[in-house]
Amino acid sequence: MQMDRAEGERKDFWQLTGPTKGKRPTLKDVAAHVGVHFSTVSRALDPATAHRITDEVRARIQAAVAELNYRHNVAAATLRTHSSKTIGIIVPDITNSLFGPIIKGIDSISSEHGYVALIGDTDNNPEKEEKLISTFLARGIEGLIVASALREDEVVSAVAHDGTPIVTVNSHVDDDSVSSVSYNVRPSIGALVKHLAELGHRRIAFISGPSSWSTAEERLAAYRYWIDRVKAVVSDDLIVYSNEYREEEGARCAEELLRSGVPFTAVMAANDLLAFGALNVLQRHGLECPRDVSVTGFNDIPMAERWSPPLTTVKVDPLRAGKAAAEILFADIKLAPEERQPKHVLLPASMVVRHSTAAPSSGQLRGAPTNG
Amino acid sequence: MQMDRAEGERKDFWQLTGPTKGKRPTLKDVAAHVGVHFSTVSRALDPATAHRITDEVRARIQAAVAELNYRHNVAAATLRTHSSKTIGIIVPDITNSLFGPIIKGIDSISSEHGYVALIGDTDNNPEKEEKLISTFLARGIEGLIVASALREDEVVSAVAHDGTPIVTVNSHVDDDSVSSVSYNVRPSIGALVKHLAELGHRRIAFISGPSSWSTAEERLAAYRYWIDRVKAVVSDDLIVYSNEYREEEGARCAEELLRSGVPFTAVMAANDLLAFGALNVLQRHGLECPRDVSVTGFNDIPMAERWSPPLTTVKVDPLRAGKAAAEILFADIKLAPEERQPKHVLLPASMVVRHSTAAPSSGQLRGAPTNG
DNA sequence: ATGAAAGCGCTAACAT
DNA sequence: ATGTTAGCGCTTTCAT
Repeated sequence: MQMDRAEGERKDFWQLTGPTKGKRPTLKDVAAHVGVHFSTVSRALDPATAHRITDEVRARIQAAVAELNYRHNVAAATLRTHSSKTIGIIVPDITNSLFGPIIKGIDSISSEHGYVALIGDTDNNPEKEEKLISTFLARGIEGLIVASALREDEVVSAVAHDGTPIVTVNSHVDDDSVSSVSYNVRPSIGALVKHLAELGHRRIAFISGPSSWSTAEERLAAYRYWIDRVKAVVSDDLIVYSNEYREEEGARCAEELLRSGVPFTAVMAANDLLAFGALNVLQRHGLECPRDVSVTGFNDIPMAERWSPPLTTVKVDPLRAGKAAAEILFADIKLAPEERQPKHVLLPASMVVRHSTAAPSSGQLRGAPTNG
Repeated sequence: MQMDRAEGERKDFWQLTGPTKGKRPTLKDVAAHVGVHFSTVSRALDPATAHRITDEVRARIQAAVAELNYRHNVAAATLRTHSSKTIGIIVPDITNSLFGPIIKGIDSISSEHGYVALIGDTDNNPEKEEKLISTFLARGIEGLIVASALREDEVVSAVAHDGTPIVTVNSHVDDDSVSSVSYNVRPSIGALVKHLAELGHRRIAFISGPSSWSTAEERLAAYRYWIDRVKAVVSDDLIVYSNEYREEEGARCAEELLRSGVPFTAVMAANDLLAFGALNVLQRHGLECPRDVSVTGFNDIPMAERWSPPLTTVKVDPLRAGKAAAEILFADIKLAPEERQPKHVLLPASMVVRHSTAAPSSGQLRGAPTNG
């Protein structure tokens, strides 16, 4: 009987008592049970080396594994191999319907690779992001996907330069050594602007996101580009900045627009939530959409088509974005650090016209001061 | 200079070359840098033991940590302490707007406890659930929250009996030794039934979920209970079973109901998605809601209030459910296995009446065969 | 085909 | 207050 000497001489503080009692079985336990050396068990259990073990021995090992309910201890393997088989996912707000599909996309790819994912929600707070990244790194994640990146995100850049594969999704940092997958916004915003212009709109307001967000910056830039192209009215007075992509902020911005007195016949919002909030305020002020104002959004979240009126917006495919990000990540994980190249994929985004846009009511401009 | 003997004698297969080059610094590295023993560094870095180290030494250690960019190796600590500081979360479909808030609730509590969470999506597939649980366990999770549990979920029961704290959320298993947090459905379904009955409905159909799901079973049971109480028509012909909580299934079930020819003036669906699908089909068949049929849902997902007509349903608080589940879990994690007691919390759920319910159009019953 | 042994990076009991 | 030491459970060379 080749019982291991290390066994049975101590009671662990966390286990009840006695040898191998109340404790998870280890390789040694199954080895003892089968009567082989524990390294043999290790080999038999690793698909890459299993062929080197006699069928008969392997069968007995598998039986013992089942009987003892043995489970691989990944922490120990990680310590030994420096491979944790886990990645990290960080989102700004998991409650936002945009991120569910992104996570699902990532999850589907990473489970194909035998990886699991740690999840973290930053609540749109850069400090939480930093803390999450730091704990994730301590856990030995082999790669990181960040959906909450700011344009200047030092932590994200630091991780990239530290050699941990990282890709931003649905956003990107200015530092283009960090891989990213986002959407091709210029043409889609262009479609929106041209659609509005063809309808006859010349004074098109824009509710932007915070300029520190890449999505906000690029959507605004695209707006500016196309407004000029289309010979509509270019004016900073038509642009107002929200602090977050939330309905409340959309409402606040719409109020601000109305209060400022700038005339406008349409408002483009940097995302759907902002558009919903704006729509509410506009309606509350007696402006009917699309008769009196046209409104557009971005993302085409499920609610957009159910809103009243159904929202003209830009459709995006977050599931696919999540998959694309994960694919880039795993390609990098498999590569030696020095052969990794930053990649930037731009997924298509396409306008979907619904009922929140129409020709402006003959010549009449909105936006006379309503109070103050 | 007290360089450690173990250092500098080998090149790791995974690092580029030379001693301490290209490799993450360890406690030994910072110890060498400061000129103390690595166990001193360990103590200085652990808040629980940091007070035993001289301020001056601790300061130098912290400086070295920053300079070398040292990071705690949780895998090593886990191996040593048997505490991974991670939990697992398993959801049936992260794309469903119900689960974002649940995850956020869990995440908020677990980060308070210094824990991080692994996430897994089962796609409503019990085999995937089993696989996920198994990989999570191998990763040494200290607790598990499952939102995808079936009523008879052997794997979930097995985990519970194996001693890993586990709680089901938004669902529960029949085995009541597994802690759960779900909603108090009986009164809320009661409110719906009474509301419909007061409106004058006597033939109320029910679109159920699969009977293997606890949510489906308890909502159907509540429906049966109250239908009888309220002296409405009790008949199995009024009940139809979906295979999943999806719009398509709601549509299919509504078709089935219409095709069967049973008269009904209202349909209660086991959840909002089912209700939406049913609503669409009913409308497509020329039935106007609420004039010709009343429809109700369950969950009050964000879209419910935007649907046309806005849906009468039952409001539930998934964020709170997530928090409650996590609180139970962490209480258990802190307890010795033998003092853990299963807990079952029922969160309030309340009817919200919107515009999909009204009095039935005078005496006329729906549901004459429409085809086949 | 299998056994022996070393060591991944850490914590904690035990010295001093 | 700090140093010494012994593993945690595993993978992987090196023997046999």
